[in-house]
Amino acid sequence: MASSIHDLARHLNISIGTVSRALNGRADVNADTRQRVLEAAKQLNYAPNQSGRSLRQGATHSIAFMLQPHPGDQQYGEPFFIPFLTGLQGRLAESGLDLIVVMGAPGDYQQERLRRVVETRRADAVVLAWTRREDERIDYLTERGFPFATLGRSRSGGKSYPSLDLDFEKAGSDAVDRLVARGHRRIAAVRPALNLNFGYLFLDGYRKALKRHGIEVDPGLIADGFINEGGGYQVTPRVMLSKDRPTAIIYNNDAMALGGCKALAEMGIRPGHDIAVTVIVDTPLCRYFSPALTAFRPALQPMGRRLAEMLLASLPAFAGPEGTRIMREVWPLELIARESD
Amino acid sequence: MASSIHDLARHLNISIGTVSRALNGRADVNADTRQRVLEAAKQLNYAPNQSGRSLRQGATHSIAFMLQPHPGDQQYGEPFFIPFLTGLQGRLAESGLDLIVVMGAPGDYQQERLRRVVETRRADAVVLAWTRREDERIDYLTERGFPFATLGRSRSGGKSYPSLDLDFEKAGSDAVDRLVARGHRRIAAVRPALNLNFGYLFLDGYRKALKRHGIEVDPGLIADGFINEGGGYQVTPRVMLSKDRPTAIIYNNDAMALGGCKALAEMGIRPGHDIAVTVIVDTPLCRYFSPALTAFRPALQPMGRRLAEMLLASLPAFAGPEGTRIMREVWPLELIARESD
DNA sequence: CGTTTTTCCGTAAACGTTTACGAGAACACA
DNA sequence: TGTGTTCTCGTAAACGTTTACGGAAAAACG
Repeated sequence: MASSIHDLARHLNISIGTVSRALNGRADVNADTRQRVLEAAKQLNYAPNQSGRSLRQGATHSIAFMLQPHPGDQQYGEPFFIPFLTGLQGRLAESGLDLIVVMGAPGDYQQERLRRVVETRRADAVVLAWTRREDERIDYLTERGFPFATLGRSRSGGKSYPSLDLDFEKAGSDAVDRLVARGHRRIAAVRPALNLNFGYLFLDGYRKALKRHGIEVDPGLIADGFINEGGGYQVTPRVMLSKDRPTAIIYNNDAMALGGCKALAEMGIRPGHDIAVTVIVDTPLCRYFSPALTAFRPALQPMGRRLAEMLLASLPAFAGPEGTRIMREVWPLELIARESD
Repeated sequence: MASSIHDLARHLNISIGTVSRALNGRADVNADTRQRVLEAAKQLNYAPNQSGRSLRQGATHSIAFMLQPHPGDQQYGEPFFIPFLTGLQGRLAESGLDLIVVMGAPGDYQQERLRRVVETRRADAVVLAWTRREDERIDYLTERGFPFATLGRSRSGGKSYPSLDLDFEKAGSDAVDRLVARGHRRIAAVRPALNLNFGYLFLDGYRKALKRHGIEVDPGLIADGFINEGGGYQVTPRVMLSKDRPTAIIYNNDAMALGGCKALAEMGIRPGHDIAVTVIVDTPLCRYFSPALTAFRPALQPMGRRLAEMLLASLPAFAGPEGTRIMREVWPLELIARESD
């Protein structure tokens, strides 16, 4: 059905080798011949079969991003990633690479799907997100020597891969600084219960800042919950019922903050009036919520671009100068002051 | 590096043909041999090279979904699609197919990327969304005989492909009915300016319902704008400054509604008090906005599952009974009454 | 025991590319 | 004219699978 390089060769009365060389811009082909080949290719709208290409070259020319909805709130999903993916894909396309997003079922852990992608060689490299503190996937990939990059840090795998993360520690610290400056001293922290790495970073920043201000860290004001609305809803009363009620809460996730605000509302506590609410990692929901939530915003699209660059630099086929191989960057979050604190 | 079927064969001292047959569950292989092969495969963690497989079989075992962020609001993206994709991927996985999401740059039209996917045979079929009234992509695919299914209807391509759509006409009509029942007679409609098909369906329903209620359709109350916040913001004053000001607005898109509400706020008009606002196609943003927006909600995840089934039925390799080949379904939208009307 | 059937497996071709190798022709140079 | 160089192209192997075909051995049957 679809035209192959043989059709093209037959049509032009030359060998498939020459056709291939002409198409791939190799030097040892006559200018006229190349011209004729290019025209014929356009005319028969020939495009090289990707499977054949990959098989021969041992490279798929595509990068996989593993995407997986959180369990729980089905309606919500991951608006967070779209701008990131846009940046990622933009940069990859410039180097002739396709981005394929591999969807997983919500909830089931990515390990199996990742193995499939890697072992069936569906992609030349993968990009991981939601890195955990100890991350099985990272161990697997490093052990297997498969190229990858991560959005987020991890303790796993040493420093052998490019990674780009947000400065959750500084955000946690800044959030506390701001609240203290506004007179708060009882400040709660709510973070996801999975051992997602950013939860730890956030809490570190939170703790250090409190200490810096001479405020004792009260374990009763720290809570972990499911990383979705339900989690925030469930866990918020726990910190609010602490014997000395907090006057501020920092949520380490937008969905948890929204669920938390629902719980607060049911307790008759109004964010922005009776309590200060700050959320780390802004999403459009924070902006539109009422009251609009003060939040820390990442530059997702540039981050996507940058991580693509870092990944490319780590791939032999695209590698730049030796020194630029492995990179790790931590990007700031920008405070967007709104109404909730 | 990665183990091939040859390694496996050598390791077991049998031929690669037998290994392949054992792995693929063919009948003509001894039970013991199969067992040994399976074990060895697990042990050497062998997985068939996807490129080799595809090349030989002429099938990639993967379905592509073309995803493309809208231009404009970078922070927003497409939370709409995630639940849909979850359903789609779930059903496809059950038939051993992978879902790959092919990202495009925001703004640039999908046609080129689609050609790439099709002509390089990266997928066995594609799923299209954001169908337009006349859709170049659909023409291309039908002409080329490439299997596909669409989320949304179109005038293009006849009835030769499976499609699943939401009943925007009924939603538009229901929205009007509800507003009329609540005493409104000056009802505006705002929809996207691109010739996205659902915009037409919505407007049809809107017009018919008005006529049914004996209300004249006022062109001054109908406006098209960019399908993002900016579009809603820009276009809302136009209908509000109509000589006989509307008392209700129906937005055909959530982002446009949010932008519209911003414009209304700047004019000192409060949704839910001074004007009724309804939006067609609910998203989480509608729920969290203040006032919470009355909206029509789709069952995205089941729709994803269903469209996968319809697509599978249209693929020769998976086809069920002859009669079930081509299907077209229109699903209802559920009214979620909130505070804005 | 001879014949037929069944079971199981090896051989080799094919899918569509890319690329190392070599060879003929044209050219340059002395 | 002889020799070396440069251009250009064809040949064929290789990538990792699947599968049609045939054949040897085993089983079934008379």
